[in-house]
Amino acid sequence: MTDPNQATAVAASLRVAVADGDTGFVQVLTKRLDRLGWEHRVLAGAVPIDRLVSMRLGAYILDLAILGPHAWEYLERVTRELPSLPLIVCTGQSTVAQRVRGLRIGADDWVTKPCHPEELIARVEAVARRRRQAEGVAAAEAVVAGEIEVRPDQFQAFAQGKSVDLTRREFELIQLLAAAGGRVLEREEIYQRVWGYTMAHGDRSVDVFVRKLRSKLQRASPDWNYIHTHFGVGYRFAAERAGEEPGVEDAAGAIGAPPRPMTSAPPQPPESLHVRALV
Amino acid sequence: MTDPNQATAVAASLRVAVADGDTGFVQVLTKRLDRLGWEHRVLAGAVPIDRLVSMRLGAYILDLAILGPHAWEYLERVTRELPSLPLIVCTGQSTVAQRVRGLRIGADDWVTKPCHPEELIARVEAVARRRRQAEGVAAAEAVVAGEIEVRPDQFQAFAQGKSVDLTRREFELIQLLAAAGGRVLEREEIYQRVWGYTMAHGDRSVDVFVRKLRSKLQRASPDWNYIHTHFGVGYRFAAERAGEEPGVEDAAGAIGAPPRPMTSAPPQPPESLHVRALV
DNA sequence: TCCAAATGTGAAAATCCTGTAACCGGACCT
DNA sequence: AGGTCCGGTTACAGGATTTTCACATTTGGA
Repeated sequence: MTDPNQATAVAASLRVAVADGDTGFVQVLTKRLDRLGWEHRVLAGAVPIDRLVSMRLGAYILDLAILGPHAWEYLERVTRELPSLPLIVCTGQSTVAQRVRGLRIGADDWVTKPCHPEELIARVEAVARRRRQAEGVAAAEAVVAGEIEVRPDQFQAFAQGKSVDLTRREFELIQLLAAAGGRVLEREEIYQRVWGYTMAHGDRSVDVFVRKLRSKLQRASPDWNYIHTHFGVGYRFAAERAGEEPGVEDAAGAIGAPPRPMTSAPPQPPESLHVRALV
Repeated sequence: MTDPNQATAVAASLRVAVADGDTGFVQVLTKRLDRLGWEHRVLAGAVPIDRLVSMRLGAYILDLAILGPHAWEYLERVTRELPSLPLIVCTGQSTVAQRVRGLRIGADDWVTKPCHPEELIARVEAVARRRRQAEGVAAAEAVVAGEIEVRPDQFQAFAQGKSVDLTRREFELIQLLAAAGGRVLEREEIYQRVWGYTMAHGDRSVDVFVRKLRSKLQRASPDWNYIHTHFGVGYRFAAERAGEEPGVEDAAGAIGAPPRPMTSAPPQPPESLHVRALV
């Protein structure tokens, strides 16, 4: 759940799943989670990936011990298919080699019990914070391109003040594309960032939603083209007047995110991030 | 199958700074970092934020102990001003309360010594992985040679701002060649890295694509030659004015090149290959 | 100089990719 | 129960791209 307003809130609410056999620990932990107001769910064992997907988790706390012999395999599957899901492994004794292996495979943290639940929670928060930063940084600012304005605070796009009536997925898609600052995004990446898990081979969802988006954008802003196909690659968002040549925007990318010295979030222009139309 | 991607996305090189008083530990650690090919820098104590910024770090490993009495304050300043900088705190003994405090303040991980350097590195990687996911793979850099600019973010090459209209394979090919910095690449290697699997005996694909590329480059930039045949070996990419003798140039080491303030297309030193930071 | 191997060239054939529309099932509301 | 909205799946057709192939041309060495 992406709540752009939570950016500064101390402990934004998270939906977590806990798969751990240590009932005592789980009990203490869930009590704390309740107090924090986090939704949580205790799982008995390895849960199929698609079940995880449907839970729309904000974090997954996993004890390898309850997974039986296929623990590593399962761990790998989860991190491969849901790379954006914050995953904290929580075990009893473990060796350095095991921890390194787990982290390399893709776990975000590895906590060894006995462990204070508060620390576990703090670690979950730390990981979730990073992920939120991923999705959120640019997410809070509106992006304007051509006649279209994408407003994350409304979960909606507007053309000259009028809503384009995008559904949730459609909005997430245009939001991702628009925030990419003119970069070409591959289908895989789009799928992963909008749908949250890895795209199955042959899945056409992205194409279909691009079509829906295009059709709505067309209706709302007829003389502009916004979503450009890059054959064999993916899509790129850029406002272009219909029937005009794509003149090369300054390579630096007139569009989109300002250069980032890779360190802190750059001071954002107060109001809206302005995307220059190619003219 | 669909994605003959670069199998090279292993452990991307990171630039890290270590601020730790335990010289023994630091020594072991830096040795490992060297072996991994990570740039690193050992700091004697608290470094001012702006110095940190200018280092363009990929991660910061920090021992609170060497910070003296203002450790927490410093930690807080760092996480507040550089929220996107992966920060791993690394201390001797510590209490749960301290760890929770550190993590809440914004540290990404907290490692207690004694600790195996490999685990520390794995944790750094884990955090960096999350951050990278955030920024997308946008780190890709453009390569400029002669009149041609190869832009990974667009999956396309440009000649004086105009797209050369390369297909995906063509782009991957020129991208590989251009990034090779003037080295001659054998067909086998080219095929392997672009197509993703081993070249069957007698396969002419590489030749055919080189031809397509040449033809498009010719059309886009008539007075330059870019792809040179090395009989019996393979191909080499280098911008040469038509009718001019080669002359050996330095092969612009791309990686880790210091940040280059970027404006628009810089006047290219002809003949040489140089890498430009993509904004 | 001549030959065999290596490379360039052009075009047909085979594949792959995308736009499009129709369909299905679940969630939600009336 | 019926209707609507939405997300997701599938099938198909046209077009773009990749692969293959036959033949021309060049190269390096005998």
